[in-house]
Amino acid sequence: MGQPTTSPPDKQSSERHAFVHTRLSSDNHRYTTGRRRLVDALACSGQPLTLPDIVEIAPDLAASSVYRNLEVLEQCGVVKRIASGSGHAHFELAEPLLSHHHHLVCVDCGVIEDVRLDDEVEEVLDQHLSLIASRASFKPLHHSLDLHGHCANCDGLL
Amino acid sequence: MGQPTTSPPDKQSSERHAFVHTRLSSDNHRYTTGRRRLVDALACSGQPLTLPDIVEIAPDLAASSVYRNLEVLEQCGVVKRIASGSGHAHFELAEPLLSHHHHLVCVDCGVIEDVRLDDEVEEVLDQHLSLIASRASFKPLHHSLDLHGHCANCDGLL
DNA sequence: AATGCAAATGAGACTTATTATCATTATCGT
DNA sequence: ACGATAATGATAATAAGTCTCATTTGCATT
Repeated sequence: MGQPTTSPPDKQSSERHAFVHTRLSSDNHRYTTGRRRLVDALACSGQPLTLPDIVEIAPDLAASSVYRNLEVLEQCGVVKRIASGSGHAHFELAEPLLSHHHHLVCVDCGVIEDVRLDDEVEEVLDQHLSLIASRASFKPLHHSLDLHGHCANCDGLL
Repeated sequence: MGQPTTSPPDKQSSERHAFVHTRLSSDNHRYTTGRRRLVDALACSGQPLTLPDIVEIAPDLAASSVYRNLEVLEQCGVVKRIASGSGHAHFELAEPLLSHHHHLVCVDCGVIEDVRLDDEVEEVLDQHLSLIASRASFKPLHHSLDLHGHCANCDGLL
């Protein structure tokens, strides 16, 4: 049980909203009630959400506005998009709001769960990726590591 | 310069076709000339391709057939799909045909380049991922690790 | 080498997820 | 409170990929 990492914990609600507000205003965007509710929806659910997930949690949000706002928030570094190959994309809060983590992706039902690596492993990985990037004259921004397989729920059913 | 890994090299053409043929027939599929040309296109290009890339390389292939065949080949474990979030998905030969590797994804132009980790790092990562999966009662199939950033080409232009 | 039959093909219709449009409404600095 | 401007939401439009179905091909068996 217990945390497998010593990474900092996720931000609390007020701190989170303050952070998002800063990010948005610095790019001349407004932190409207709709955007607040969107951020709340992403924050309260522990896992990445699809558009249908979001409008189910917050039915007063218009789908077109949610898509537009996810894009704005993504550009401001508040939201991260996770491409799932087929079906809806998943969205979650970005790194400053959610500590660095990776994903368990169920190939059966598509659900995505967040997991964290031990800091030691993460560090080895980071250093090696930097080396590889420099060898290819590639300027790295961030990495993503997903484990694909059968989630506990689907594994029992199949 | 030299290989940063001791992994086995990619298969040669005849061996590759034999392998694909076996995989397809064992699932009652035929290895038609169209499928052969598709596999050749993926093999000759050193990097993952989109549908437009493929039909440009092999203009005699019908887009609908290519999509259908990519799906069949994916299910047979011959092709791997790389979801890119926006725009076209990328496709490459799967692991038995192309040795285990990861991707440098350019956030500017979308091009994807294959890279290999040192075996030592890959092993540390694999072991840790197995541990994490078992803690979540998750049955892992494979992992994907992508480094996102600016490729050498785009970095100069921006 | 011909036969038969199931699988594959290809052109285009269709679906689905997402993005653009635009008149109306809300937000924020003054 | 005011005014400029950004955001909203219903709907139209687009883009990527999937489905349909009449025709063709591949392959196992004569």
